[in-house]
This record gives sequence, structure tokens and C-alpha cells, in this order.
Amino acid sequence: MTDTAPRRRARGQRPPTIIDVAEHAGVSRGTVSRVLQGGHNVSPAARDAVNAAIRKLGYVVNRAARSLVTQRAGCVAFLLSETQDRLFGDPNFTTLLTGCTTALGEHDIPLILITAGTEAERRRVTPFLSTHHVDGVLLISSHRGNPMIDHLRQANLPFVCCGKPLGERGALSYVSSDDHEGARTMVRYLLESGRKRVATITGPLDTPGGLERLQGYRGMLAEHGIAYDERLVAHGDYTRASGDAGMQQLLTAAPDLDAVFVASDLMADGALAAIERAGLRVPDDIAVGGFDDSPVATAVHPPLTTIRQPWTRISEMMVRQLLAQIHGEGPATVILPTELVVRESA
Amino acid sequence: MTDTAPRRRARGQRPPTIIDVAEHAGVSRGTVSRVLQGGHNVSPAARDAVNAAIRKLGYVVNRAARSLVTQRAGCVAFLLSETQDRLFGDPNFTTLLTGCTTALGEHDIPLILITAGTEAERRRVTPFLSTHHVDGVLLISSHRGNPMIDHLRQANLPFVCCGKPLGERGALSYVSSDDHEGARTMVRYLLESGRKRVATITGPLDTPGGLERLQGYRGMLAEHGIAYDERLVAHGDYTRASGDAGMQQLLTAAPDLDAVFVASDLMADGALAAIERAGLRVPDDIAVGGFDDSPVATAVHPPLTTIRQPWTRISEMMVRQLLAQIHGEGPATVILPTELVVRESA
DNA sequence: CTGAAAGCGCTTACAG
DNA sequence: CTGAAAGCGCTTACAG
Repeated sequence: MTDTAPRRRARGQRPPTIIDVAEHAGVSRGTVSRVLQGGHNVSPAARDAVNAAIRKLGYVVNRAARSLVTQRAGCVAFLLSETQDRLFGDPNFTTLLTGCTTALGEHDIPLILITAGTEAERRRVTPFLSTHHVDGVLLISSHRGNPMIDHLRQANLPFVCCGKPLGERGALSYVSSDDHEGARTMVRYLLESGRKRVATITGPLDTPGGLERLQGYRGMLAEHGIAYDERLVAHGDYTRASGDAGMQQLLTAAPDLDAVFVASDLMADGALAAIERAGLRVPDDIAVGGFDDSPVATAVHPPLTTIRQPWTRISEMMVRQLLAQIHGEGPATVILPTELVVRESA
Repeated sequence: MTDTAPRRRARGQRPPTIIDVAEHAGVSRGTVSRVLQGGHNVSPAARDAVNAAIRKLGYVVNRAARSLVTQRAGCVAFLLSETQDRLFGDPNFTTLLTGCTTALGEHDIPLILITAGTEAERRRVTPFLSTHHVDGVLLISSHRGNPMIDHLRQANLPFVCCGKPLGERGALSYVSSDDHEGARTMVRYLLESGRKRVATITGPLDTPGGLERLQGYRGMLAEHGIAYDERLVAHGDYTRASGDAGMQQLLTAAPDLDAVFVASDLMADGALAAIERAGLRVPDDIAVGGFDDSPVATAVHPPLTTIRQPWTRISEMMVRQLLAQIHGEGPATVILPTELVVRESA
């Protein structure tokens, strides 16, 4: 912080303090503070006088002073522990981030954005977090074995993950859409539309979305008495290119496939391209089902039939869970239902 | 902040304070503080002792306490004053945001993300900003007449805009890529490749990118002695759909066009779709030039020849300018060069 | 170069 | 229900 050294504000333009409010309302600072805290143990008359003074003077609490005495930061971190490239193409990220900002804003809690995709960044971030510069953390990461989880636990800092953290033991809060059921819904839809050979392109298997959507696919096939066929399964990494490559592989290994469930819309876009190059039509020859209902779903031709993830609700629940933990509640898992969105690709 | 009330930390797990460091190093608190501020007026022996104690104890400054006495927040806001939808599809946004976070991180300055796309949000945000809860603002908005600019000026808060704010008078800091020259470069490239009838699809004309890229297009045509032809100009809003519609309009109004300069890659993707539906080939029949070099540029077929915007440098310069202003420097304008990236579409 | 001390703006037991 | 007062952890003139 040597970087923000000089020039304290001139006396004249200093915002009003609690003392100004107290004088104006004819009460003590303690009473003003009590009104600020919710007005318990304050007479209606005093409360009204204080509120009037606050409005009159345009008083806004000085968070640094409050923070110093309460030993709480009064703000929350949005901690991005993915490398940047993973996010660049991901429109869900923006939705999640602005959703969390808005949900926190309603509680008047500022959000601090922190990136920790590299080891160097993590070294810088850890002391900041463990010295309680934030009251809690919204943790964004999808891959197995995120070292930040241990750091946060050691610092005894409340946190809630976006999506189920893989390979963690012990209680831990996360909010996730129902990947498993979402996948089942899509595969059921494809089968009930009369498709016989349903393939899939998965996400990375060290992510919950990769793993659980594949399990949902397998489970629904089994329920329909269809044996699992490895030739019908390709693995992607959520990029468009990997969807393209995966589809190419599937078309070679199983030329008789008539449907494909792709674990993300972006990969589905790639799959569409591969299908088109192969001279096949969607949905006539091959039905394509995506996952996410991200903006690409409606940008491609034909528009994707897909599974909608409730990102706004996810952000809201993450914030709610985090605040509950900050207030002393224990961790909890929240699973939110997804929704089938039928368009033209299947 | 009634929301983060209870449970102050137990005495035992409190982080070490400057007093602990002072005792450990055998000096006064004042001396520790001076070392923290850069070590001026401190003997080498004392400095070493303090630094050793800091390392030993894992001391990290309490920012709330510092902030209270220095009257500075020690953090900076990233203020998003666009409605959400504008951002959802925009991959540049993520680059800019993480770029700013990283650049600030190198100065140990946290970034607070604030959204103010609606009037209701602005009402909540303004008191927060004008009571100096941040030392400065990175202002993201592209449309003419952003009310936040007036609020920031009234609050006397340093700020730097991303892109040139249209219709503002008076000195004001902004960082922008050279839209005008970028457009000129693309149009020159198309003309020098032998194209004769170069059309354009613009961005919204109340944004600097919409306006200046169109001016660059007109200017370069004029330099080649080509008269401006309204039938060769369509207006979009940076969405993929508007690029598609714009291209359709151009193909009707000027069926003889053999190139099109599209003011964003996303719109260029839409244009590609319209061209394909018309049964024409890219680049054989029509050369397509984009703008941004965003991830879509390489995701589409054929990959786009485009103008690269230096988003990482833009974020770095925004941060640098903002810190300079916080330190008392006056406003400045920074224009960064763009780069022609030749791929297959032109 | 260094220490002692005031003070930043709040909250919160403690008395009453 | 209310006021007086201690104290949160720092920085910064002020003396020396």
C-alpha cells in the first residue's frame, strides 16, 4: 500500500461522522450507533431524531472504523481459482459474477474480486485471506484438488464453492445445479423422441460436470435397457474445438449414431460443425442436445435443445449460504434443478 | 451491514499486530510503521530487525486500521455501468476485468466490483463512492451520456474510463485502443488485396467504437478516391444477430459488394452466416474483416482476419493512470495501437 | 534516526 | 433507554 500514500482529504470535504449526527440529533454517539445497528434498545423519539439527522447530513458509515472495532471486514471475496483461459470462452462466468455482485449488493456487502489461477498468485492471496481482510469467500473452481480449499480451511474462513468440489473429504458448502438429473432429462428426451443410438461428448472427468453428466447418461441408458457402448463416448474439455474433435471421433467409431448429448453448449457448437462437415443434417440425421443454455445455444444453427442451468439462482444461493456461515451456521449443500429447453437441434 | 454482525474472533486466533512486531524487534510501534511505509528515516539495523520480526510472526497490516488513519480506502472500484446483456456475449470483458485485477494485485490493491447498470443500482452505489470507500474508479461504459461520470466528478473521485466517453466536456482520463487507425488498417488491407466494393457494418453510433471505426472506414475510402456510398453501410449493435441482419441488408442493397469490414468479431460471425445462406463463399466472393480478435475470431469458419485490441495493455494502462491520479497527477488520454491479424476470411 | 502520544471513526460492555 | 469511556490497530507530526 505504499502506492496510495499522499494527500489526505482536506478538512472541509470530509464526510460527516457519527459525532455530527449525534450533535444534530441531540443524543450521544452510542445512541446513534445503536440506531445504525438496527435500533434495538432505542426510544422511538431518539430513533426518529437520529434517522432525520442521518438523512439531513447524508451520513454514511465509515466502514474502516467499523471494521476496526468489530474485527470483521464487512466484505466478501469472489475467488477465481481457474486459469484465465478456462473462463474466456465461458459466458456463464459473467452471469455468475454479476449475480453474486447483485445479491451481495442487496445486503450492502462489497465484493472483492481475487484471481488465484497460478501458484504465484496463490502465494500473494493467501496472507490477505488468512488475515481476515474478507469475512468469507465465494470459491470458483471446477477441477479436482484445488489447493485453495485447504488454505481456506486452515484460515478458518467461511467459504462456499460453486459446483461440487471433487475429492474433498469433510463437511463443506457448495451450490450446484443438478448435473446428474439434468443429463438424465436430456437423454430421456432423446430416447423418447425415438432415437436409438445416443452418443455423448463429456466434459473433463476431473470436473463435477464432466463426471456427473456422464453418469446421468449411463444411468438413463441402463434404465431403458440399453447396454453401455464405449464407442459412443468421447471426452472433451468444454472447448468448442474439443466438441468438434469429439464428434469426429464418434462419427468414425459409431457411424450409426442418431443422437448425441454434449456436456456443454460450446462443445455442442463444435459438434455441429463436425456433423456439417460430414454432410449430415441436424436434427434429421443426428439430434444434438447441449447443456448450459448459454448465449451460444441460440447463436448457432440450428438453435440448441439444451439443459438450462439456473445461474442467477446459483449466485443467490451461494451468497445466502455464505452469509449464513458467516453468522455461524454450519456448511450445507444446495442442489438446484435444471430445465429442459427444447429448440431445433433435437 | 447488519448482516455481518455476530462473533468477533477469539483472542487466541487474532493475527499479530504492529505491537507484537515492535516488541519482537525491540523497537517502538512508530519505527515498525516507518519500515512498513518504505523504511525512510530508519537505521539499517532497525529495519532488518523489524523485517525479521514481520517474517517470523507472519505479520500482515490491518488495512482497516491503516485506512482509518490515512483517510484512504486502499482499494479501487471496477465500475460496470452497462446493462448486463451487453456484457454477456462479450469475451473482451473478462480479459479486461482479470487484467485490471492482476495489474492492481501487483500493487497489492484489492479491486471491488460494482455494477451500476440501472438507476436503482446507481442510487445505491453513489453514496458508497462519494464517501470515499474506494480511492478511485475504473469506469466501464461505452454509451454516450453516462450519469456516473457526473457523480464521480462531483465526488471528486479519481477515475479513468475504458474507451473514449462520448459527449463529455472538460479534462478526463481514458484509455482506448486506436479505433480510427485500426479501421483504416483493415480497410486499407481489403483495398490492397484488390477488393473494389468494400461495405461496412458499424457498431452503435453512440459508442466510440461505432463512431470511430466508421470514420476510419470513410477516411480510408476517401484516400483511395472512392466516393462514400450509403448502400454499403449497415448499422449493428455489436450482437451476432445484428451482424447477420446487417449483412442481409447489404447484400440486398449492394449485391456487387466484394468485401465487408465488420466493427466486431461477434457481428462478423453473424455476417458469415448471412453470406452462407446467400450461397456465397468467404473469402472468394466476399472478404470479411472483423474487429477485436476475440475468441470467436478463431472459433468461426473460416477464421477471421481481424484487428486485435490490446486488452491486457489497456487494463495495465488504466490501472497505471488511475494510480497516478490518486497520487495527484492530472488526467491523461492514452491511445494504444491495434494490430492486423490475417487469417482466412480476408 | 527514534520514541511517546494523539487521533482516525466507530462499537460495546458498563453503569445508571 | 441512555451516556461516558475504553479500545480496535494503525500513522504521523512533534520533540529530542
